[in-house]
Amino acid sequence: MSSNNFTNQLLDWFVNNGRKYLPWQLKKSPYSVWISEIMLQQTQVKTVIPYYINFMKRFPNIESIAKCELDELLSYWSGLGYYARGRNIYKTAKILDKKYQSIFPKTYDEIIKLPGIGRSTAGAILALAYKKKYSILDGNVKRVLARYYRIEGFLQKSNIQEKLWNLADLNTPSSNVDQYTQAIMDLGATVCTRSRPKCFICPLSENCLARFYSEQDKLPTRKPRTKKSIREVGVMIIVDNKKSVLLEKRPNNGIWGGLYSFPELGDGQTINSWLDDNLREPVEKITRLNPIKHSFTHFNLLINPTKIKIENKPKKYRIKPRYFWHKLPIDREIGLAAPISVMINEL
DNA sequence: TATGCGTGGGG
DNA sequence: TCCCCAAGCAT
Repeated sequence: MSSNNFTNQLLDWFVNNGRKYLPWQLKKSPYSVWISEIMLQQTQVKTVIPYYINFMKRFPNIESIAKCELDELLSYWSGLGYYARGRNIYKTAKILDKKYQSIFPKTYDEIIKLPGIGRSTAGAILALAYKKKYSILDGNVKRVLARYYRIEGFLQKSNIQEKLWNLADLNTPSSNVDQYTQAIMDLGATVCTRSRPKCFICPLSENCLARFYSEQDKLPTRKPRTKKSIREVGVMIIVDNKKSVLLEKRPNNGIWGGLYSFPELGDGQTINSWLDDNLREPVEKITRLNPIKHSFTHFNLLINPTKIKIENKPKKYRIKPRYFWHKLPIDREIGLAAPISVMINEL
């Protein structure tokens, strides 16, 4: 038998139940697989679809990214989150343009070196775009394997990871690897879901150990999370009489890296001291706005905005280089974090 | 190797 | 309202 039961049952199931008409499956190329795989990291299909369509309209190929400004690329990523992915796409496009004549490389060793591409994404590109026998191990696959083989222990532990990679390799076939790869992701996304899995329609249920022991809800084992901390930050929404707003470009590392936000008050800094240090313009009106709650994976953020109206904005050389004036409304020019985008639209 | 990095939706 | 987390990677 060239491939096992698990693999054949999944391939059979895929014929009638797999997803074959997602936007990135229609005109499949290494480029479309690359972009979609990056967008899909830690992000659900439903969320990605509109971003993918808009992105591909503006950036149909590697060259179009290599020629654009990072700010514009990040504007197409605004709201999608994990912005390092967008910055890494930009870096990778530059590398591909320079070293590979804008042709996506075909070997694992070359692909794995590209920024933002790890083992699983490299495997997905090789399997889906080139039909080469490489495995993936994303959240869906981990869940399916952990249940089928009843793997206990936290997924993030290295010995569990190794075990799962070995099982992934074991089941990945050399023929129809593209269909198999899509099939196991589809099964995880639509049948072997985190809560209330649909075991009654699952093609693998017969030999699934989690089902046998009724442990679907316990597997994969979740790590207890520590309570989220709350951070608080004061921001200033400074607008002049011609509807320009002052924005701060955030450094590339850290939260919202490379995006634009409102100027923040430092620790212990007051609005007046900030204005003295940075603006030195007469202020027309100061209004305290309602605080905004924003929740991240690791902490909750409380944004305390203050709106400051001024008559005329100072000349560019008089403000620090990280500050920029932007005409309102802002439409697809720069990257904005989700809550900042909401606040700007309300101005 | 443990943690930082977003956001929106489900329960 | 709150907690969980969804097609991971980089450091």
